[in-house]
Amino acid sequence: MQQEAGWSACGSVAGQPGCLKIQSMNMRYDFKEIEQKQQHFWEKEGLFRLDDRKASRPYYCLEMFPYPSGRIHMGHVRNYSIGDVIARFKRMRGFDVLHPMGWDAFGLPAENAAIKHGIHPAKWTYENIDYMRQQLKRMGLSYDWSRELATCDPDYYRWEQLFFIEMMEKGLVYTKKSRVNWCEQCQTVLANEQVEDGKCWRCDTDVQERELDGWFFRITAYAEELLAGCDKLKNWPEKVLTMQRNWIGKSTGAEIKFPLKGRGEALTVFTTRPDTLFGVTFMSISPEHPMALELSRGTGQEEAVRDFIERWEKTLKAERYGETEKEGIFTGSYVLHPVTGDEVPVFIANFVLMEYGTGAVMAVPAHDQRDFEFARKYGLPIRLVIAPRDKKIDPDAMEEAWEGPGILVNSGEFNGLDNEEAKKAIVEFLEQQGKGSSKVTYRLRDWGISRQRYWGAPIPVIYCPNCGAVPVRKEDLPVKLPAEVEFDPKGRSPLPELRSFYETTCPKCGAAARRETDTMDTFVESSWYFARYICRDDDTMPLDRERVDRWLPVDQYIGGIEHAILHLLYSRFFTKVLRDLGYLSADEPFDRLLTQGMVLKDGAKMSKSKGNVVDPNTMIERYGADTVRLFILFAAPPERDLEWSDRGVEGAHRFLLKIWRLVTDNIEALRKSGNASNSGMQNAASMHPELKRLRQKTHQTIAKVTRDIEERYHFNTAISAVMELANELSPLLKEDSIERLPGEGLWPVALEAIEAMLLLLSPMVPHMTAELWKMLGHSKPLALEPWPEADSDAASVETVTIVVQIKGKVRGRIQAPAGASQEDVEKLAMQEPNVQRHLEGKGVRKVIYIKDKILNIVV
RNA sequence: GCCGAAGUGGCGGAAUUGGUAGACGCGCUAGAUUCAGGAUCUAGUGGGAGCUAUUCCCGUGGGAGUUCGAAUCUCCCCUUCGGCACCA
Repeated sequence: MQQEAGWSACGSVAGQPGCLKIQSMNMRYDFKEIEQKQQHFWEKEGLFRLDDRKASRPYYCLEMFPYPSGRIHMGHVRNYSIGDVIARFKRMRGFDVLHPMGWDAFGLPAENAAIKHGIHPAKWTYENIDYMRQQLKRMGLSYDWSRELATCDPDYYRWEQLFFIEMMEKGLVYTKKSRVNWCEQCQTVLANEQVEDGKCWRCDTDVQERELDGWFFRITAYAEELLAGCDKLKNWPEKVLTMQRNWIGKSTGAEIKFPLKGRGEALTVFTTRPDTLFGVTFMSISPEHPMALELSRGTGQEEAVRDFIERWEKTLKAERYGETEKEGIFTGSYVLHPVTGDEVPVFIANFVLMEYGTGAVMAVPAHDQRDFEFARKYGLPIRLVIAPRDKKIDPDAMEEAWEGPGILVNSGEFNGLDNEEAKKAIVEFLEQQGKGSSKVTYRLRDWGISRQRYWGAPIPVIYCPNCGAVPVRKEDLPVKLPAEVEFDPKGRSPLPELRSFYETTCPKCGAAARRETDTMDTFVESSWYFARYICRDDDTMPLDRERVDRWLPVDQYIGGIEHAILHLLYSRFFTKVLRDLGYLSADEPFDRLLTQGMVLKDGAKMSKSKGNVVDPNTMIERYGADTVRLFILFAAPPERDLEWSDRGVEGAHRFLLKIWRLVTDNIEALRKSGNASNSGMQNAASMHPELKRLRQKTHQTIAKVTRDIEERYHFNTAISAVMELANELSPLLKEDSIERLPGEGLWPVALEAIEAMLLLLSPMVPHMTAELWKMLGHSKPLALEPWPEADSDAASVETVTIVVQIKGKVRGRIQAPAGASQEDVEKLAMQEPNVQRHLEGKGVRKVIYIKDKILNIVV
């Protein structure tokens, strides 16, 4: 299918940068052959297949599964390279690693492709999957492919439909008519989380509002738990947690009732500042407030209010909020202040949101900047009730609201209270009077999951004229998405026109009924796939609790920051729902989260429109998967953005060539030494100092790489440590060194260094290291070898360099035996001419000695 | 406006607990090899000064401070990126 052309580029174009396949004396580094051979071997042996039931040390390593858009991009390469290092490393550390891969296969692009090119979404999707699977395999990723899943498979979404029905039974799903975000381009509803700056997250179209019936997941029922859970996610980036906390947006305050003058009803407001109750001089309600128009009836303001609301409704959502000027109109009605009984005019104001709180706000212009601006514009009174402690405010001369703390004034019996205490006191007072109560509000809205599109999981509901919305019977699941459909060029879903699909009978009463033709938001599928991998082979139930509990939460989850809210919040919610439905025990889906940075080119995110896309295929073809993996891991630590550099890739390739030659050029001697086993290693005392130094470096490197991978995921420094070891080793294997150093002493030490390098690099550069490992005579595959242990004796040094400072400035370096006493070091330091010079004629006031590191003399 | 992350050579980045700033790589310079280019190997590579020495000064966005010692800690400021944002 796609992109076959241009695949056989390397080798043919002489002088092209990157054609670095250099003939070494003995063996060429033919990465293509090596990589294919190793991949074939891994697959044949089932090296990465996991029997989850037999695992004694479970470790679940997971990367966010891709949308099968057609081909992988560098972001995928980075994501999966990082994940693969962790998976391979943990495997070598003795863990039973679950490392699956699958496809987030429902979604709009498939449907749009169908409309544009006349290919069925299913065909388009599965062909893309086939191609991308082959691309991932070409990268040498250690997945257990037997667990592969695609969310558009009825065997997957049938379970989701089951969850939906069970959530309905629990009251966690409901339907309502509501004002929703509508994208005309995508012809569908968007969740709040999918609207960015009033625009569609996918296509950037201005979002409109529509009144529509839709299904909602009651995520707000878990708002408090989702928020509290953030504090327990110790291994998540602070950034992601902050974003989630902001999104949930908890605020604590009070609801207060203001009786409407001349009516029985009251207007209820939500406020976080009940302490400013006596400063209320007017009320502001949203233009969407159900009483907005009603309040103006018979007041003479009715027409003006109607005009205002109509004008407001025509404004696009994107333009409505932000830095627009505050505007409003008097409704003609008044409420009565719950304590003073004063008459307070009610205004409609363009900045009051219906979705938040009660859609009505008590306005305190002295202590809220928005109310202040509004009051100034419409000449409304400003009443100061919080007096700051350290300055005097003249209410008539105020230029902005005072939003800080202070002492209550003009507040009747509450005068003199600290404003924080007053919050409690006033709420208590209102509660006693039945005029208000404390209240917690969240910004989080329920998750609208209905989508008016075809390529998604059908919502398992039937509308009966007698019984209303009735869930499909569980034994009738799955509700399969029909394959034979005609696509509308504008993108409207074909399902509402497809009689064979929507015509059905009521599961309750048997009457003729209509099936729901909306499909579920694709984020529903990605909210639980990580659990399904665990029992992918079980077609009798969605989740086998015993198996799932063994593996969840995922030990390490890796993906892009762009999912900080959407996918990660939904998955957390779904995990809690599945727990409450009895499917699993975990409270949270992901224990550790690593959010990798973007891959940039020329300082910008790669995109077709900018023309700065680097295609993974081209790179893998030219340099090999090992090189591409190595570069992408070496160029930056994982959480940071990474600047793609063709030169850098060549550097990575050169390093691999160097390792290749280090082994193949000396293969005879190394093999011989390997056969002789450890007996060849001389004891430390008699070892040549250069060899002793190499051994030290080898073991120091093992320790450093282990720390860098295990504790910090800083693969860049891990790789540079191995490079240092290679730099130390390679001069010793030059002809003159080999002659100079005693051969029977050299080779065992060199072999030890080389084997350490291969083991340490193997999670990052799995193919070449495995090939060389075999070449050295090992019969066990490298991927199954245990991770090396650093020998701390071998790594320790006998002499150390101690920096001598005078008043904090470096004035000399001395060699001293490790662990030397301060006295001895001082004596040595005093012999240094440069140190003597700087001490001349000055009295020593103080000496600070940090063992084996620094001697600082203060004069 | 609020919240978060970051700012280190020509570039990507390192410095793990306050202890030699610039590891490693890229690039660059010189030399070796080569018909040449490429590749490879060797040496050098923060800036400046200089009695050329195991030398001195400056240097981690800017300014102050704590400390024997600060890229690292504290305060103020600047810049960049990301998120939220008329949330009452």
